[in-house]
Amino acid sequence: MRPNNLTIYNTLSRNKELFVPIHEGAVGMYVCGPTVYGDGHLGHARPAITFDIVQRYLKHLGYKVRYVRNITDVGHLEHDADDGEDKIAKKARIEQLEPMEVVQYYLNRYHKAMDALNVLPPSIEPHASGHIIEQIEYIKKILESGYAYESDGSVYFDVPKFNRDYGYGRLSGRNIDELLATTRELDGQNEKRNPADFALWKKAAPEHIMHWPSPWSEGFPGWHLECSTMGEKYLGNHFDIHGGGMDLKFPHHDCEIAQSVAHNGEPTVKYWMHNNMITINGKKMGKSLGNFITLDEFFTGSHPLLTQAYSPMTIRFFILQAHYRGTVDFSNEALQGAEKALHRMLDAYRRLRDLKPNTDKPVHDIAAIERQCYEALDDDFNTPMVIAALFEACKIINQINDGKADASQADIDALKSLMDTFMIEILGILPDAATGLDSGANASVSKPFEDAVDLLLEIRSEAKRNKDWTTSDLIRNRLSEIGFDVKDTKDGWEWSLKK
RNA sequence: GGUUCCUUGGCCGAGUGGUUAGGCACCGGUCUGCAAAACCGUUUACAGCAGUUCGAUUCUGCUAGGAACCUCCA
Repeated sequence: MRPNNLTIYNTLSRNKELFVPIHEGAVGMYVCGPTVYGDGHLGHARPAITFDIVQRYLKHLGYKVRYVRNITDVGHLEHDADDGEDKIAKKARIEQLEPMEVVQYYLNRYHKAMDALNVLPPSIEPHASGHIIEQIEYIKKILESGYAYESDGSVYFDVPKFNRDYGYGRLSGRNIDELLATTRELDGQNEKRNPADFALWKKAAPEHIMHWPSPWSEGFPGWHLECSTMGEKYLGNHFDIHGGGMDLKFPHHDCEIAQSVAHNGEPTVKYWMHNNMITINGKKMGKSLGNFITLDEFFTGSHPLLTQAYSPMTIRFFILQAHYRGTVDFSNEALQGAEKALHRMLDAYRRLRDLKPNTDKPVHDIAAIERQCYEALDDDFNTPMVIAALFEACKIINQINDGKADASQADIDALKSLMDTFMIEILGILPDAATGLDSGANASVSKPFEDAVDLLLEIRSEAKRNKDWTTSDLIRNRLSEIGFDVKDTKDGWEWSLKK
């Protein structure tokens, strides 16, 4: 195991903190997953990839990681927590499907997109609807501790009381004292004592199609509750990392903190991590604004705003080229830049395979590049700096390949190890996947076909030796039409499938 | 209105109180039958104003512009 120098920016303290796991050698991480009522868009790829890097790096460092990412399939209301409609139920009603049919359909598609992006699956992917009993028990305990109250079959969290005792809104830096003081006039038939109170359990309206029995009513759990409940169930009442998008800080994560403190008497999470948003024309890409582009649309290029298709690896590379806490603005220009950059790196990686040493003594300081990579990752997962460092390695690879730099076997081995570790294992950039547009699956060519292409190019070389440019160009042009990129090298050729 | 944050060269995007980020694009060169790739080199920066400092893109304040959250959102 490497010496631990990893620092993580903790939203709670607004500082980078040295990462010290609660249990030596093991890390518990919970990340808010998608509400599965529509296709995943570019914004959904951000947290998935961000915490994929976290998971991969922690594992690389030698930690045993339990990564829980939930599926929200109930309780997520639209517009307003009081009278909104459940998102899943609404979709089910519109499409005349069982709610769980909607969930399964979009979940399958989500998983497929994640596979294409080479996002490793979490250790556990719990569904909110599969943990109703646990959520009911959780509510009972909060009621016992006095931080919740029942009102006409629903149960609400008592925010003013909690705020007095523990402080509410610390994560988002919100001072709700004023809010609580200035908004109390709205009485009438509102079930809530205070507008800031949030639902733990909601009594289902008669037309509501998703509901479960509980001590209070036939109903369903509140959105914030599932994460507290499932996080605690699978990771214990103290765990290391809780992640999610910045837009979830308030109210979702502040509510989670309130719930777990009311439930256990102390906070559950040690490090809160939040990824920033992806913007489009400077505005957040999101469902409510309707300005999103789905991942499938990126992969196929089927969206009016896209001038071409972008492979899943291009999307992954694009996201990793920015730090996770900064916004990333989508544009075709930026994506095309990322695509070119990715291919530059993958071309170098491919050349690495056939590099030959010409000296016995090491000439390149690859260890220095490796150090840069570790320092970058240790500095709150600075993937853009890792990529920059890897491009230094690519430059060396190309120089050796061109015969413009010497290299020993030790140099070449170090380069291989560097690229395998950081590009493939930690950044999750797959060399083969970038060539195929259809999916992230292995798009390489089988050996007999490879040999056949090589044979053609051997004939072309012969033609070139005879200065038979007609034949030479014919072969190259035809191969190009079929879908191969052919490049001449110093003493041979290299080819690849066209993007 | 409240809370938090951002503004880097043609584009994307790191980072730092004084030293080259990186990628894309552009230009010049090398290589090459041609093409592509690769390599070498050059050019374009830190929103504006004021302050702290020997020195600020980096710290402080103000101004302008923009964003996120405060309702569901990754």
